[in-house]
Amino acid sequence: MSDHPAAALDGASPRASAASDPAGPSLCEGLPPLPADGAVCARDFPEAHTIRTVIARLGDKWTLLVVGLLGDGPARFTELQRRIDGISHRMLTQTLRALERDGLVRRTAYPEIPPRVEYALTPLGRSLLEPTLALVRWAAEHHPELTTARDRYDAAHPEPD
Amino acid sequence: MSDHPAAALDGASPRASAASDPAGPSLCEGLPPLPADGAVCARDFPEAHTIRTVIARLGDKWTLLVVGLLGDGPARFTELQRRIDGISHRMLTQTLRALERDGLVRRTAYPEIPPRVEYALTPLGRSLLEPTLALVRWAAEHHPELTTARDRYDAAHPEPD
DNA sequence: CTGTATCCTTTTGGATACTG
DNA sequence: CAGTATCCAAAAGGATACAG
Repeated sequence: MSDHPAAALDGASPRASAASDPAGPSLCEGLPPLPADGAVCARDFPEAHTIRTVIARLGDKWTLLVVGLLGDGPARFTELQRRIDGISHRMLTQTLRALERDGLVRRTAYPEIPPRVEYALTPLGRSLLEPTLALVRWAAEHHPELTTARDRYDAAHPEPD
Repeated sequence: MSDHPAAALDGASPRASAASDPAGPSLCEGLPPLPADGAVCARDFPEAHTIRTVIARLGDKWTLLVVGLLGDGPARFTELQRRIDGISHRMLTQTLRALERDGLVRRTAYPEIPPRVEYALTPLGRSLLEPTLALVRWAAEHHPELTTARDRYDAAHPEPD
């Protein structure tokens, strides 16, 4: 699991893309020149594995919600469970373990009875907060459009009974 | 599936949070005042459903890669399949359908023989590109740290044989 | 309170064959 | 070339019981 570190995506050496340039640098910037066969970018998509590793961590059902909540400050296990509607005991544990393993969350257990455990974002975890919140903001802003589009699509594509 | 539109997360009326304030506005900004029992924010996390809807779309195995590639310009089915290493025919179809349904991708079929179909991001899809790329950039930048943390954790927590 | 283990259901996704 | 349908294996995730 040792890809190239931070190759590409870093800025510098932009290349004209086939379409408009809406969000600044593309996914593929900084890659070696293309074989000039008209392909736009990223033949074999070297960052794909890196991206998928991260997305796999972030993209599960609960991770982003946990990170988002911890962004407001440290919290205990039960506190998190109470706030995240519908999460099961097992999934919260599992999510927190994975985040801890990846160095995004720090777990602090106080040797008391009954036990008390606090979870908090690490600096690395906090650095994730920014792109996460950007996505959350996008979600909040555009959710109505998604719903509308969905309804329209479903109306136009009735499933054959 | 009709939540409140863009409630919260919009800026204005910040509230002191229990910890530092790393990434600007928190997940919970703009919510009605808390019951003052020491809780930090977002009792029942009303955005949770909205967030999960979006995360569910973005968080699957291939969506972000497809969106990222389409960010470089329109592409045909086979082109996408060739570029995204490991994606199956079925999954690419399914991913594109879901994106089309949500209004993020526009599908254009040319009535030729053999058939030619082009996929392109809609304006809404392009608006997603920005937060997406932010996340991708984060992934590229911090992947090494994740790997390191992971190795360290695994070394410290040998699984019981 | 926090965490682990077990069981079982649902979902995801790959392989493949077939259609226009 | 693009798309659909079927079948099947693997993974995710919920419920529950139990332990420190």
